[in-house]
Amino acid sequence: MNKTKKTIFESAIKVFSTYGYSGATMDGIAAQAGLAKGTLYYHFDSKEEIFNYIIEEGMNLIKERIQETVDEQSDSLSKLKALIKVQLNMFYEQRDFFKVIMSQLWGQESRQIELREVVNEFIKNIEGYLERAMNDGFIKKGETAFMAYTIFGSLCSTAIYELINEDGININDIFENITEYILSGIQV
Amino acid sequence: MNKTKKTIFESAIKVFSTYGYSGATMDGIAAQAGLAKGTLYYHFDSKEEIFNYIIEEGMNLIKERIQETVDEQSDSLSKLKALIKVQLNMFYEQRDFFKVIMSQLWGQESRQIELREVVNEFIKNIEGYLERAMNDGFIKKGETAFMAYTIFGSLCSTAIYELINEDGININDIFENITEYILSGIQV
Amino acid sequence: MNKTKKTIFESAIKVFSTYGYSGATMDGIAAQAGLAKGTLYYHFDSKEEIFNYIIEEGMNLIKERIQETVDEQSDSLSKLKALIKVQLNMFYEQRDFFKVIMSQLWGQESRQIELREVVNEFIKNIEGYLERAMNDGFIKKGETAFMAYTIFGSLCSTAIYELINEDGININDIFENITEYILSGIQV
Amino acid sequence: MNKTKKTIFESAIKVFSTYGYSGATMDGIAAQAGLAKGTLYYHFDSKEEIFNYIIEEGMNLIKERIQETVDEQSDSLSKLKALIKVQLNMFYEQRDFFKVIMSQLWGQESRQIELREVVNEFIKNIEGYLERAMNDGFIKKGETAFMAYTIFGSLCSTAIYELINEDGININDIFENITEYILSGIQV
DNA sequence: TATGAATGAGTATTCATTCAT
DNA sequence: CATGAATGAATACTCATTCAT
Repeated sequence: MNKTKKTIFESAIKVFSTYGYSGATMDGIAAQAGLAKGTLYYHFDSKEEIFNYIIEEGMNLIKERIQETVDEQSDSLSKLKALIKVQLNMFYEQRDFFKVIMSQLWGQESRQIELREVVNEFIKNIEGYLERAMNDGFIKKGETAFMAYTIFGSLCSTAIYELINEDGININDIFENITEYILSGIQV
Repeated sequence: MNKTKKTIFESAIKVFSTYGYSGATMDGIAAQAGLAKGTLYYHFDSKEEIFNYIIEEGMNLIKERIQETVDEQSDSLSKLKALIKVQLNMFYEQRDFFKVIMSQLWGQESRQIELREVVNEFIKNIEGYLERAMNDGFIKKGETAFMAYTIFGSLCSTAIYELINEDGININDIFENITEYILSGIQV
Repeated sequence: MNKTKKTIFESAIKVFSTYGYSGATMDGIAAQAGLAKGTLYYHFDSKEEIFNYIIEEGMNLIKERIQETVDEQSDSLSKLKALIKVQLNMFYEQRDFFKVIMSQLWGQESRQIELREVVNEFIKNIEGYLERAMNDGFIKKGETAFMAYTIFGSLCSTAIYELINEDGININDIFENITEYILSGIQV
Repeated sequence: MNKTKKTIFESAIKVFSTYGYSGATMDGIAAQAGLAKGTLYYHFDSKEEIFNYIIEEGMNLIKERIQETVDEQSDSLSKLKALIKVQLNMFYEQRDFFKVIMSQLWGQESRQIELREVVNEFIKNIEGYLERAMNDGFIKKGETAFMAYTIFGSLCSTAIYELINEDGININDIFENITEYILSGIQV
């Protein structure tokens, strides 16, 4: 990813996260990047291609970092806990990127259907760790799929919490609590 | 809400949920409603006003139904369980409406900032039930705000699960599992 | 002219004078008249027909009043002076009507070309009085047509003066001066 | 003013003078200019901005030319006569521009109120020359404001004369007569 | 006579995309 | 590599007109 392309990558995330895909304009992305509109088209064929590039590169960055962190752990429960934590961390660091994903997850346009497939694979990866932890007896027998979605859902709740309570939040506090609720629930 | 306005209400939810706010067109909403475009503007001043109307009316319908169901329960834990269940039910029934909310929750446009305020109030209501259950010793001492967001996050995970695995899902199964994970967590 | 039609007549003058012909809306005229839009179409076939009705009726009212006043005078110079004065008076009283005429005098649409014909006839009438005064030796030999337009031009200058200096004008003062300048010029 | 902007300037004057401000369409202006509609919006933010640009630039062109000509004269009466003449000439040359002004002078929309301010300043400039000529004893003692409006009114009468009698007019003839009537009146 | 909901052609404006430089 | 002027299809919105009541 060369310098200009990286500038576009970051600017596009900013603009897509602020206005959504349809609400974002090539003019807006160019302005945010401090580039002429024509330059966007020198590096990308279309708005859709910029979007796809963002999703692909953004997910790769996050997946790599998650993988690295999880690999540092040895047993399957530690891996799972590390996964939950680093995932929350990554998406918090890449808040704008996560907002792009969340806003584009819901429609029926091809871009959105493809995005859901990407997210599905991401969740399937979580599920893998859950299965190993289940086999090792660390977590309850049950539908790992639901559990995986619960973990992914915790990303959503964290993101929405952060979005609504923009000021004065302690992100580590949130991480601790969310992890606790996922693992042990809220009931006494 | 008169007949025509109701038709527009329902059609707009359908179209907004399929294309998002910016991606939705007044032509599209009119076609879905089987009305002329001018008729939309006879009943609403703008696209934005249709959106606001949908959010307000849609949330009211859901809040009323949740209230009724919760009121049928006597103790605070039962109320909380009923809340989680009916909430999942309502948003599942009103899937398209929920998609509109979820897709519009993330940006910085005034419409979206206002929507977050609406959602915030909705979550504050959940928090109220959690506080009573906590005082009655049914749930762990802790930050009720985080718990409330966790419960709201379960709506997201359910919705995403349903969206990605469109075919062959058993919604009651999901409800049972999600409720269980919220209350008791996934760990043994 | 029955009551409703008169209400529409007056409201339309008000609205046309404020927004011009194209800028005026049937909604606006109806609102000004305190009537439903459909009622306008009960009395008139179209917006254009309202406009034509206004011009015709409005000009007739003014022409009648001018005629009456001029007829009271005996010699041709007195008639001419009376004409100038009553004309200024009438158009001042019917300011909004005059604004409609002035704003619609300039384009190439059929409505405007027809309006110019109406104004032309009005000016031709002035010219008639000028010719008689010229034959009686009261005014200079020369092109009565130009003189007639000069007199009509004084209506414009008065109207523009009144429009720009809305507050604190003494209309009789203006009348005296304008009449003097038409007859004797500004030079010593 | 670059080439494209000048093309738009001239085309817009043509179209506004033919249909008025509200009656003019961006499509029409674009067609007249031989440009795509988008090009208009590349150079101007809105129809209103094109209008404002026309008024400002058009008045500047005319004011400059008037100034140059008046400056060539030495005494205040010659300056006044030159003013009347060059003014008639300029507005005759820029007939379409003058029609735009005249048609937009009458309403209560902000564009029109601002236009009246522009015209007011133009007339104030005429008044300045009248005051000097009055102080030098060339013209009657009296309200220079009324006189200035009378001179401006002569532009209107000339324009209307030219508009109604489109064929076979001798513009120099008109100029001579109008100037004579302004200075010496029509009376013997 | 009067109404006002419904219509759809028309209009201002937007914006992804192209292309000559 | 980068630009920005130009494009035109698409879109939000307007408004004269119709019509059932």
